[in-house]
Amino acid sequence: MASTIRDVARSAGVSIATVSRAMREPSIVSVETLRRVRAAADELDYTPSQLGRQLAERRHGANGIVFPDLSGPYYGEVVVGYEDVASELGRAVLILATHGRPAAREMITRLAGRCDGLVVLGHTVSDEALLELAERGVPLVTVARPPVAGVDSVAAENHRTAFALATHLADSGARSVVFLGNPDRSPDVTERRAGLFAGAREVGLEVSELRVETMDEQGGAVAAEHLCQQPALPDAIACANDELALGLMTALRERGVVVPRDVLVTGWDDVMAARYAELTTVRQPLRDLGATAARFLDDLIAGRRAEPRIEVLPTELIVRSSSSPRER
Amino acid sequence: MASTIRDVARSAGVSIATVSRAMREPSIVSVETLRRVRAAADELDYTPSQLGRQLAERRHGANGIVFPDLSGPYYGEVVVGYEDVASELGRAVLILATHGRPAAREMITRLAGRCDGLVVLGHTVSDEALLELAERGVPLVTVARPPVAGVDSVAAENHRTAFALATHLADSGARSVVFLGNPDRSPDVTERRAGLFAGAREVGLEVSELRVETMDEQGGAVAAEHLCQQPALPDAIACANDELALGLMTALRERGVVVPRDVLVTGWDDVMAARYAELTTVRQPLRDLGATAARFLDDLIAGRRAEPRIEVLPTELIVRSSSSPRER
DNA sequence: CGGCACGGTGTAACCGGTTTCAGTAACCGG
DNA sequence: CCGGTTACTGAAACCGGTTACACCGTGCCG
Repeated sequence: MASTIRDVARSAGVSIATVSRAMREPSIVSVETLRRVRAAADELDYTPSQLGRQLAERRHGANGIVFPDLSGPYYGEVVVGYEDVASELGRAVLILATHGRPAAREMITRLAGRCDGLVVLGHTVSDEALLELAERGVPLVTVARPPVAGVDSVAAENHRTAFALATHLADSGARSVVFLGNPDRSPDVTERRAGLFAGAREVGLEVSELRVETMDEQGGAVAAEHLCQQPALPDAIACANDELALGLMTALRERGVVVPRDVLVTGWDDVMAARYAELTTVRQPLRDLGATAARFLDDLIAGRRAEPRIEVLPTELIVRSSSSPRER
Repeated sequence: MASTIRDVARSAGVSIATVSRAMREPSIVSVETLRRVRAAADELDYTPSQLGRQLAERRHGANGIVFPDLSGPYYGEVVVGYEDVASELGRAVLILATHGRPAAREMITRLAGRCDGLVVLGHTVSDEALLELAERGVPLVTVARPPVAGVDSVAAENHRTAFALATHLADSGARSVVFLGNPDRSPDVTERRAGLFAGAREVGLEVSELRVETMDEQGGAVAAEHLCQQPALPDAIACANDELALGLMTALRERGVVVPRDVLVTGWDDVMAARYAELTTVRQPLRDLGATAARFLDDLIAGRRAEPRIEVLPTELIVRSSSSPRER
């Protein structure tokens, strides 16, 4: 059994208050007392119990972060950016992956009981659940989901870059484009879709939509099959994320469709595989998203902020050969 | 301010002991009392403080996991496999990324004070530090690092599959192979190297080694430059991980070297990009590593195990065109 | 020389739960 | 009608820290 503050106090011949003071603010005890307490603490190799401390201070010294998954390359980067800043600020980081489970709400509530505040990423839990937490006074920051009233939010730019993407496709010779994705799966997707549609309309690009069940490589393959059964392919396919685009391109190739000759393809996220597949895509400042969220949360916890903040970080169109200009 | 057990007790006209019992074991209080306590708890919307509970029960109900980073595709998967099982078991998960920081040791010690046990991945902290924790009675499981005396360990098979990889390369017509990696960076790499060397010797493959500073795409590019300056390329290059191999292949291509015609290349990990680059590699059961570690740790914490266990999960050679047989 | 400020310390009341132990009332069999 | 279970409940001790407050001695000032 580890030794407690009372053991140290007894052994040093002082009161527990003095031990506590010696541990947390050495300058306010006399040098002689400090020496004795230090010696006793070393002797018993005493480490203050985090639990005792947390209870007395009424704070956990920990932040939570909630995300749907960690499989893709996406959330891992955000989490690492977050962890980096949080641990810099001396706080522990609790994680929770919801995996689209319906029990997510209770899991998050439980998590909230273990930390001083939390960051919620993407498609994990309802706005309603977040509002309830906010109402209970839990400091909250959302990342990559549309702002919830009164809650701090950090996101990557979607609309404008999707708009630019439409322009780029038109410049590359496309006359028609299909947006591939599932807007129900994530609010980001909804924004990308809206941006693309707006841009397409602006430059006179014919635009339509194809919904997929899953936003992974499998979904891309299914879409490829569907598109190949149509009388004609569109000029371009703008996918809601890279995994879709990669699965789509692989399946198209197997059917003899050559990208970009027969159809232009774009993704979103700039995952590592996109470089190797020469996929045009959009890069997001993933670590920055996490880091910014961590700083926002810290401000909230410390009570340094009243007005809710909304931050949108810029994204960047990365043009590769999957969308290079078509010959007429 | 949230309400406490005493508020509920007062409002329900019972003692705090009864409230506690009603919350955790409803069957042992009378139906009438239960009803009153429930009503009061609802009314005040009372949630038992995790901190109070933890202090009284002398357990955190949380596990820690320590890893070097989360950037690559590697650790993210392990962490997610771990989180999945741990949260299934009703425990919270604390993460800590060391990023090769020298302060890692203190960070881990602090982390250990906030949880009931921890899992340590790969190249994060010295064996000595782990032994000290183990001695202090912290339940410990290591993943992907060589077993430390008395500590549970889970790892993926390296030696045998690396041996098989050497055989495969010889079968594909290679007469010489270079192992590319940095054995100091990770114990896994050391084992892969040893397995490859053993296999190469067995099948009469000439084998040598090229060390790189960093085990990422950049490192692969540097290696490509170095190799191209030699009088002749080896027949095959076995890289310690996929990122190295991918960087290497890209840089080789830029120099007009064609894979697999001019040289065979293999990686290790089977990251997503490896599929798109048609890279021969070795797949590891990443989620299983995490999940197994979580179960081991749970057994340790529950005191169900005395003898330290060492588990080695099988890996699988994935042959793609980057190592397909050369024509003579 | 009296009073005051101040550095240093101890006592005890918290923080919010769990759990032991003892006590009471209802119920049972003899 | 009595002794012994049985079912429930409450008082109080505990988990391991922090901190408000009181206290004491010393040095300084008027």
